[in-house]
This record gives sequence, structure tokens and C-alpha cells, in this order.
Amino acid sequence: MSAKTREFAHPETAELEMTSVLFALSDPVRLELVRRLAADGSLEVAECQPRSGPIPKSTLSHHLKTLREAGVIRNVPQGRQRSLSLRREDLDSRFPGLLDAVL
Amino acid sequence: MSAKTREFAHPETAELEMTSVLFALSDPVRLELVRRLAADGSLEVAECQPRSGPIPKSTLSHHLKTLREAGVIRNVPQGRQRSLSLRREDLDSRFPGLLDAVL
DNA sequence: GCAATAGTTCCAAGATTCTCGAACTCTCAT
DNA sequence: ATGAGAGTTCGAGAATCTTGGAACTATTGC
Repeated sequence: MSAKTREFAHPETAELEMTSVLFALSDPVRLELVRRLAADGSLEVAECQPRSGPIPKSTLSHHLKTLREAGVIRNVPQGRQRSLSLRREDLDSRFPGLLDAVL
Repeated sequence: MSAKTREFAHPETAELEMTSVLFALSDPVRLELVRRLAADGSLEVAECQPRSGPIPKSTLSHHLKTLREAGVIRNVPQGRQRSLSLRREDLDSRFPGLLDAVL
């Protein structure tokens, strides 16, 4: 079935707000994750555990949601897992230089 | 008198933390203020009222504190008022490109 | 000295955010 | 189908932020 693939709503590039992006990046766990994504290209959720020590899945999921709703990352279903990636081009086009400065 | 001029403690450049800076900038009122400071050079507190409408002095003062403690602005006494300015060089040296991307 | 001005600090209430267990949804394998 | 694996969503309590009035401090002018 094509089906109700658990696709998430991601904000349009034009709708990204600077304050929301900055807020999403202002948390150590989230910032580390974004940097990891920038380096590794794409990750699945299980690989997103912070170095500082493992956190519960639900907590991690909450951080992913914050990043996704701010438009920082993309979260697409891939089989039974999910593929996370940085919305680098979108961010670069909307806020030139911001990502580079943060990474 | 040299005196107990109400000098504030400002964090050293080397101690600035990226997450704190991003958080400080993630509020609309504070971000607007930082942009104004970048354009105007320096302001006194009374001139920092947001365009959206005046806010109580205590609320404004709280935002100034957040920015100051994150190391984004400098707040020095100047007679009976205070002079606010952006710590542009400090920020540029610690987080190159960040300020430019945000302004 | 006294009053006025410029801001900060204090404190309490309200609003967000964070954290995490438990329940739930999908998808793949048997 | 049944079960297991990967993540999300729900709900509640803790922690943090935000707001704003009232009191306080410091400086200038009369």
C-alpha cells in the first residue's frame, strides 16, 4: 500500500523564522545533534544519542520535534526507521551564513 | 569619586557559550534590540523599547540582563543612565560569522 | 538636602519547556 | 497472524522563562 506513511509536516523554507531556529539550536543536546548531522549527512534516530550519555527515546523524540518544527532538520520514514537530515540548503538560502557560523 | 559605580559583571570573551548566545538571540524583543544596537552603535535603555509597543521597564531590564549575561551586550553606567552596546568584536572573535548571519 | 530621573532588583503569578514512563503506530520477519 | 523493533505521542510533574508591579539605588539639578 502506498498508505498513510507516517510523513511529517515540515515548514516551508519561506516560513522559517529566525527566532525559532535560534531557539532550536540553543540547547546543547540539539546543537550537538545538528553538528553530527552536518558531518555525517544523515542518521537514524537511534544514532542520535548524545555523547554525554543515553537519554530516553521519548526525550530524544521531543528534541527532534523541536528541530523539525523549527525547520532545522528533516525527518522522513525509511522502512521501519527514520532518516534524519539537516535542511542545509533551505537554511542557507533563508539565513545565509548562519549554519556555517554555528557548525 | 571613583566610587561604587554600578558596574556590571560581564563574562570574558573566552567564556562565552554558543548555546547561551543563541538562546539570548532567540527572543523577538531581544533580537530586535541587538539589531538596533548593531545599526545605531549604542543606546541608552529608554531607547530600547520595541517597535511593537512599549513594555514595562522591569521586563526590558530582564531582557537586557539575559543579553548581558550571555555576553551579547555590554551595559555600562554613564551618568544617571546606562550605555548599551553590542560586544561585536568579542562575538566575532569567539563565533566568527554568527553575528553577521543574524543581523 | 530634596525631588526627579534612569534603571535595577525583588517577588509572585502565569506560560513554556524539559524529562520520562507508558501506551500506541508502523513495518519487517517468521 | 504474531511478535519484535523503531519511533512517536500522551500525560504529568519538575524546572525554567517571562511579565510586571513595587520597592530600591544611584545620579543630576535646584
